[in-house]
Amino acid sequence: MQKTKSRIQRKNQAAILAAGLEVFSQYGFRGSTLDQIADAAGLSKPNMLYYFASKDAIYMAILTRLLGDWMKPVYAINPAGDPVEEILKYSKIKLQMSRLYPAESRLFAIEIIQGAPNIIDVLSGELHDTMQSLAKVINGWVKQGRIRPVHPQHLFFSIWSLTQHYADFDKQVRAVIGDEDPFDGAEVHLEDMLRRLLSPE
Amino acid sequence: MQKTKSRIQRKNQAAILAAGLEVFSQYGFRGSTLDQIADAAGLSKPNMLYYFASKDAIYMAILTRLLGDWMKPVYAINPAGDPVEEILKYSKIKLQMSRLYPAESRLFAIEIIQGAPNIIDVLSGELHDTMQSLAKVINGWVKQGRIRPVHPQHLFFSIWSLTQHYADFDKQVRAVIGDEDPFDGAEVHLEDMLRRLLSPE
DNA sequence: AATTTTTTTGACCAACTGGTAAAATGAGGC
DNA sequence: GCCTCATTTTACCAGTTGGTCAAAAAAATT
Repeated sequence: MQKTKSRIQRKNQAAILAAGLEVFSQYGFRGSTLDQIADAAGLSKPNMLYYFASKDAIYMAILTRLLGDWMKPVYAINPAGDPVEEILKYSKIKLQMSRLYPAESRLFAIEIIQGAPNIIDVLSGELHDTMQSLAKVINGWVKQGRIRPVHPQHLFFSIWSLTQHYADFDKQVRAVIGDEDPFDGAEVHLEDMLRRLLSPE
Repeated sequence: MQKTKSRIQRKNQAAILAAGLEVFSQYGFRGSTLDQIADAAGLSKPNMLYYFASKDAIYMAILTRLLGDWMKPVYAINPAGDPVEEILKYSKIKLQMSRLYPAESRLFAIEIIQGAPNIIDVLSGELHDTMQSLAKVINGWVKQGRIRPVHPQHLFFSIWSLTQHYADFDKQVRAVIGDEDPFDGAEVHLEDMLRRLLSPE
């Protein structure tokens, strides 16, 4: 039971997690093989299994880190801030995450599409509760007349789905719009849509 | 080379396609096995391969049918109709498809997330062209002042992403909102959002 | 330099994978 | 009832899969 990891340990574990993210996000858990991940990590398969006990262990390590990153921006929403600007700030962070970390977004998507077998407790526990209290904040803003009446949860579904769409459906998005970078237009459209939806009068 | 399929053929092929849809939409192509599909179809594996030459053949048959169903509503948009109502009509059809055929939506999503290896030509061919001419229609409506200025492609990304979200991320959606049916709230929210986004003044 | 500990390798395995071949069974037309 | 053709089953196979084990090679410690 050592707590101080050696340089080699840190380097190899990081390589494995990065490789696993790439592979799992492309083929899902069952469609990915340890050989693929080991190759991508530049290690032999037994060597990789020296750092993680099993395929499951690699997957769960990646997924756990992912979930934390995904939840963090939600907590950064400030109930005391300006409603429209807070929601816009959050949305733009999400869009940036899609732009910078598309593999993370895709892995998350595949996990949920396939029934979220490994994270269903987090979803109906921590996420549910967090969204519950966030809904109260939103409803408070509505009552104060600071934003138009919206269903808080469905509002966030709009934000999540659209921002993640640019990462998850990247291939389709680029096929449809051609050469130009999707994210510039995406940000303009996202802001326009949310301002129209939320701004009072 | 027979063109008239027997009753048994029709029944078994339909069973295989239905079973394949369920399995592929849950595990993706590489994560699904012929045994799983055969089990779900109520056939033995060799028996199944008597109707479809290979795993690929089953997958492609399903995917092809899917693509057709997915594209059809786009063609039903009437350039001579009322702009907001036409777009709303289309959006509601898409939402209904998510509600009634979630497995189809999920399979489509997995295929694209994993790089759309089998349908990339359709996306950058037929879909691209269709969206190109649809964009002209939308831009025409904008110029006539019948809807607010919007980026046509990003408008449709919003519609696609949100409607499919309710099928693909069903587990997350239900975890967040609890017991109530998501689709009722979804339709209200979708209509509200699009009307705000599109309605002039 | 010797020793201990960590890291890496190569050889291996049982279970599962997509797919095949041939024989057995079934159904419909005569 | 017989024949033909469509359908189904049984037995099988070669390649891949997640994972193990003991030995070898590197590092770190003394």
